[in-house]
Amino acid sequence: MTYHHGNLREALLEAATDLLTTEGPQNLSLRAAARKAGVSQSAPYRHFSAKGDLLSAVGQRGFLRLRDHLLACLEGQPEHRERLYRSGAGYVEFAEKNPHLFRLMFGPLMASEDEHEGLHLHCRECFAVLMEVISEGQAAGVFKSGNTEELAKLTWTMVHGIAHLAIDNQLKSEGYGGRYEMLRMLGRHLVEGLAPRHPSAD
Amino acid sequence: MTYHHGNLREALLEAATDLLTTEGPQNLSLRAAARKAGVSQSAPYRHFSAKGDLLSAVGQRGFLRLRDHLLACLEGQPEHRERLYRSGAGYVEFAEKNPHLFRLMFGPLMASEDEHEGLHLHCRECFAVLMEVISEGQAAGVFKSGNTEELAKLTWTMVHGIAHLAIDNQLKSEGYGGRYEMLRMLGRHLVEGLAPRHPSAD
DNA sequence: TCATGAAGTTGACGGTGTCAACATAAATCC
DNA sequence: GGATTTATGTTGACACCGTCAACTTCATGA
Repeated sequence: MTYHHGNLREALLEAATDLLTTEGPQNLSLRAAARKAGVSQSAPYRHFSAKGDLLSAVGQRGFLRLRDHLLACLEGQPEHRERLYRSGAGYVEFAEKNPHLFRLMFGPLMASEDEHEGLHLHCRECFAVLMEVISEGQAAGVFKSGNTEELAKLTWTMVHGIAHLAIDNQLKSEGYGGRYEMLRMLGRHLVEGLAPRHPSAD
Repeated sequence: MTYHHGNLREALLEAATDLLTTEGPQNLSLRAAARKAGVSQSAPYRHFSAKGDLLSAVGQRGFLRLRDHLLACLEGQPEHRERLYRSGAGYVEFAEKNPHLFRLMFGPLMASEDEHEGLHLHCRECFAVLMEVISEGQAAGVFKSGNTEELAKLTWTMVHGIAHLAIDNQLKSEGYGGRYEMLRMLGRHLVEGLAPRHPSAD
């Protein structure tokens, strides 16, 4: 091996993401990531100013993946109500498949306002997907008109709540898949709420 | 000072809670809590089997406080829709006033199913408050009848989503207090959704 | 009175984030 | 092309952390 790794930043991000999903956040250490990348303990500092920087970068990658997943869920689906439902389901699905990553993305890093600004930016790119779904639905007259951002945020909070409670194992009710039952129910409520005043026959 | 502290468990819980709210979770260490309680580094192990145990206990206390806060918000308010709104607002308010604690309560500790079972129990006690608000409203005919638990969970996910996004600084929209505007909007949607089929004049 | 057990201490272990000092490779300039 | 500079790794150290084994103190009750 050469003295210089050549692509250490990427390798560290991958190692950290891997450690996060397999070992959990408790065992995700800078040193472990460095070991996994086959590099010394302080090499990461050439690419990240602190551990939080690495974590933030991992989170940003998470948002990219989330956005891609959402877009994939929408692909080939023209019906607006269905698009809204699918983006919500995709969101929850992502959280359930990557609970540690999801918690990192919306974790304490987010709270520190100015630091880790990149996280907020990438987060908004995911939000933008939802915004567009709703905006298109409004344009088509399927969703009621009005402040698109507000409607999108309303939807977001609901879906986000489901996702969060789902990964906290707080949603399994009587037995049959609580979260998706939940989602469908919420979908009904939401779509009713989003429908224009004189709803077309369903 | 006596050799025996006398009330160390409580002192540690208080110290840990204090450190959590003032210094954040990053700087909340077992040793720091022990120092703050004026006791040696390994004294905590006489009362908690591991750090996670302390954190879990702190979280459980958090749920107790949340429940008390919710009940206080409801006090003296007989109108059912208003009760629902207030419990939601109280929930968000609690999260905003204690963001670190809130994240701890619903954090990775929750994810580990069987361990920290106490957390889930105390969590359900908070949920029970919401359940009762809705159940009473149903009995009075203000909310539509049906599976109370499902309706309560629906409400919970919405409020939880708002709370979480609020402490992630993700909800401030155009300028005027995003989260409460949000809550009021959500309240409208929700109450509309919860109303019986033939709503009484408002 | 004195054994016993609960509660707290000391000292140690390996792990961690971070930094200063050093080493190496690659890129740039004469 | 050779010298210098700059980016990228390494080593060693520091203080802190969670945890444990071994020890000490003190209250209790037979």
